[in-house]
Amino acid sequence: MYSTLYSKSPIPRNTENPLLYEKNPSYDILLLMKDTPLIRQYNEIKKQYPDKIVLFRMGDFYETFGEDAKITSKILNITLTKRNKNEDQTPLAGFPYHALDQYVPKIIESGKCAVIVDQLEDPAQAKGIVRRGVTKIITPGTLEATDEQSGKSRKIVSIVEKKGRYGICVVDIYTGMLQVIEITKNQSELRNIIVSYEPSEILLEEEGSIRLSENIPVQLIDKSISKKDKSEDILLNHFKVHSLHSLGLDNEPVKISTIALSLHYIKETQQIDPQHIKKVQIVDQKGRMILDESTIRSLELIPHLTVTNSDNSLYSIINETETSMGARLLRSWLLNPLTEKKPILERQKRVDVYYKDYERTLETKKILSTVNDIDRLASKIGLSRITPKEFIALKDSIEASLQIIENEKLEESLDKESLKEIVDKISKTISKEAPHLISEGNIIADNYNQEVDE
DNA sequence: AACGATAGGGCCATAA
DNA sequence: TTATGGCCATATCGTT
Repeated sequence: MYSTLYSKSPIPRNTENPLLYEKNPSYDILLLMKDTPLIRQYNEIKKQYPDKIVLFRMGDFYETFGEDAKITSKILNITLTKRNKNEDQTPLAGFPYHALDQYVPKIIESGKCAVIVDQLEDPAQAKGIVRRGVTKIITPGTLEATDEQSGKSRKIVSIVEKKGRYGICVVDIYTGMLQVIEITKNQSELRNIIVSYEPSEILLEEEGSIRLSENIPVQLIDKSISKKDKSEDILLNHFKVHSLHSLGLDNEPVKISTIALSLHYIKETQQIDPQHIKKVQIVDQKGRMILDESTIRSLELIPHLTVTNSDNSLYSIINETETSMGARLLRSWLLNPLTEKKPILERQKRVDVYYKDYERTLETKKILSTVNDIDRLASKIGLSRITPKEFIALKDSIEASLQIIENEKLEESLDKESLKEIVDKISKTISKEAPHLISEGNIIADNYNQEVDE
């Protein structure tokens, strides 16, 4: 079985598309020539990802071989070597596993994607060589942002063209947000929407008709995924519903295809079912303005990369947000201004309350400053990548949010009771001083389980 | 501050 | 035939 993340056609593929993120080198220089059990295992995986860097876990090291080794040694500035002093051995470059997080972003920055291959069984019990497999694929849109600045999150945008219409699906895998938009076929409007979302990565159907000229990485997805039956299956399965009606997606083939593309890609790259993506937000064009790129630029709404460090954008000037959730919200409010009177007045009314009562503003800010990125922490549960310490941070953040809701007497359509339940459950289960690493122990709270206490 | 052992896989050469 | 020791990327720790 081939991965559906790249073309099965002879490589290099789709050369007339100038946007192609990576050009595939040809097969023969990719696969390693020697024939040992390990090389066979490696080639089996490598041939599925000819255009990506395969980081192959060998004991305490992630190693790259062959062409990959030549590339990584350059972009990571590490030594290119060979297994033995023997001439004519396969090139090798590697780093210890604990340094993964510092090298992967460099790979992404250089325009490559990284395929993480881990050991899948206990080496002690393995007969022959240990079983290995892909556990994660890191791409521009799935890299966990290290720089939290300006509330910018990494978004993946997929685009499908069908029957003279464009479907656009925007996903942020670290907050679990999924939005879908459908417009009539219009290149410049498509462009404006893409730019306004600032995607880190764009997904297109393989052999599709869409041509873009933005300087944004593109991944081509197997065209079978966006076919009618397949895409409907993907949605029904993912959202665990019996009909598309309950998602508000009756008779919406364009939206469905686009969403399927995104869900499929996330599943493939994360090697996990993205359960934290729970709902589809259908964004209609009414009620919000789509600003084009030059407007955003000339109004200086948000900071953009310039040679100078001057940043006089509206966002930077009015940004008094305390949390990254707030920063994200402010950013999206600026980029997609309201157009209808009623919601505008409601928003102003709320701002006015804080404007007139500064004491109250300070108090709320103080509480908010203790709140972590709840969206992101919650998503980490969905991705099975939360640490004990983060559980505690999540609990504290929810508690603080409940405090604010109480203070402000906000009558949001929030289920406060179940939130309190979650807080209660976490504090009963996980110890207050829970460490970052599971291996450090001291995770389970006292009095939760007698056997563990002892 | 500079060095050295160490980490854990698999391959290969050499020895028993 | 099987057992053993050297090798090989870098970060981190412990010792001078």
